[in-house]
Amino acid sequence: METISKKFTIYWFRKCQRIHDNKGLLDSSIQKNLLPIFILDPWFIKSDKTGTNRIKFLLESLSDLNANLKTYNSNLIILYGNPSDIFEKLAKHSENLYFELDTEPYALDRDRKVQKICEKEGVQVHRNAGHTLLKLADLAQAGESCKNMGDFLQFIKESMIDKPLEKPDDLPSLPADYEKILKSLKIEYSNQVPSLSEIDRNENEATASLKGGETEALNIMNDYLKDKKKVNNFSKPFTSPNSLKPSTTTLSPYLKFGCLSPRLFYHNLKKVMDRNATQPPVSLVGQLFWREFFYSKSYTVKNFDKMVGNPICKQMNWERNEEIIRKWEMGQTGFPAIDAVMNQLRQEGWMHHLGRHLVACFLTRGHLYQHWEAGRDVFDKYLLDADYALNNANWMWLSCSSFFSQYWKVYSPISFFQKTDKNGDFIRKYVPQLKHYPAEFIYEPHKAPIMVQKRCKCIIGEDYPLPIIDYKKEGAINMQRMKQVFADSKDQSIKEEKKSISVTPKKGKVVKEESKSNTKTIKDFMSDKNQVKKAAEEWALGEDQNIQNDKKAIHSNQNLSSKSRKKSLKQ
DNA sequence: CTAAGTGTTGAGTAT
DNA sequence: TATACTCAACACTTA
Repeated sequence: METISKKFTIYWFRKCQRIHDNKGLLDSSIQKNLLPIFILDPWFIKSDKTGTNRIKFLLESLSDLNANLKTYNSNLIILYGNPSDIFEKLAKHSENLYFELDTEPYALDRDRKVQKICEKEGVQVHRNAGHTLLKLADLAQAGESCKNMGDFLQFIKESMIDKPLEKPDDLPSLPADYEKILKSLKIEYSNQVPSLSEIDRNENEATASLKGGETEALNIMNDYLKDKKKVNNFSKPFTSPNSLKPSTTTLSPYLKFGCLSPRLFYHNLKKVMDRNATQPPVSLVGQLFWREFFYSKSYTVKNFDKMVGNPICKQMNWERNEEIIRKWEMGQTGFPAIDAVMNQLRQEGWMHHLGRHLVACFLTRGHLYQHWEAGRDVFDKYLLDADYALNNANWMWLSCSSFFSQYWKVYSPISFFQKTDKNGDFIRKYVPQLKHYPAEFIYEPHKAPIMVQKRCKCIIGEDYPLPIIDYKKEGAINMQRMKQVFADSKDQSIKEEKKSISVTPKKGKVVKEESKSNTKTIKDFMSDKNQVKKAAEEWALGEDQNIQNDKKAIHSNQNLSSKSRKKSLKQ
């Protein structure tokens, strides 16, 4: 019987790298023998798909978490290995497992395996959702019923967004014999967060300025909220993509790792904003709603990260020219604005949203006509805030594959940045070879007379590349290609409609209605509550049963918790 | 049924 | 320096 009392309660940190608004941590804090862990999964840390800057951000975030846990006389334990392998060993010595749900396909699969292993050993698995504003059932319904942001804004209601939870008052200290047990199980562990070099990363590649961690996240947020005017007037399209100091909050990496709770940010924004504040989708709350909308789509759309087999993605004949893609990645296109943004990406792991637009449009439909998946992979490698839902959604948006279809609106690699940075200071910073160029030539340095190039100590074609394409020519060609793609897919959909009618000519009308009901609008959903329920059930049937059970459990779980919170508020 | 309006963030030119 | 118009014209909703 003595062994039973020694069993662990595990809180498994993954994306929810914070003390505040963390339901699982709060719940686990009343258990005995609490072991807070983070697993350094080779899938993430050893993958050449993950850049060093993001690893650096993660380690900083974990160090901050560890420091916070130490103020409770607890400690973060780092485990090394594949989560399934670890839980195969650890489950026998555990009583409870707490973690926050993650809707990414990799995570859903990983967690399903871990849960199976744990349940076999009689471990109680407690899952909570705190990575999005909405509860998972609402998120799923939004994903099913909302085609665009307009739909989503009608769908989301303030009452759906729970208030953030306080951090725990106390945490139990570590189980006395945890080291002995981990050793006997042959689980590689450390009670310190490793350095980059300890996990075989080159420290010289860690060049990003943003520092990970909950403390940093709260500081940045609180600083930003102090300027009420700035918060109230925030309008995304009018923020500058190429100011030397970021014109937006830079909170995205903190939301990605869960250093900051989106619900805390949301409710804090609400406190600061007044009646005259800008509104979604352009306001700061709007930015959280974009995140939410894309999460809802990524949760419900199959093959969201691919063109083929993705029902919302336009099928196009993209090219994959490795040489062109690598030049774009490494800032070697000969277009200073493009190269500056790509250099900023590799150096800082962060770019302004519109900088991302510029280079993504250029790579895909605008000029180079390369596959959006190739660009997505490059962003996924270098971005601190790389996020399955947002990255894929935005690449589909910019390439006119989904959500957006006005393909004739193309960003100019020359003039778009000139509007907000005539002198080219941003270029001078991120393409330093060009720093002596006069403003007149800085966006098109190959046009500078050779005398000017010599004087500026940067010969184009030697010290900085010539433009890899004639952008006006290629832009015109691509415009025609896009026109053709859209015309073809229009033909296709008309053909399909005719086909479906001709199969059942007498029931043409019925067929039409049926096809309409397949693409339910938000209004249909809102107008009839039973229909909402029915649709949710229909959706549930088509889903993997395991995931579905997750969602149901979470929904009822959260309902309960919000009720009990209200109760405790009354008392 | 048609026309007009809307969609987070276009460019180039004229006034 | 700011605003309006034109370019060429998708997908979808509303009047």
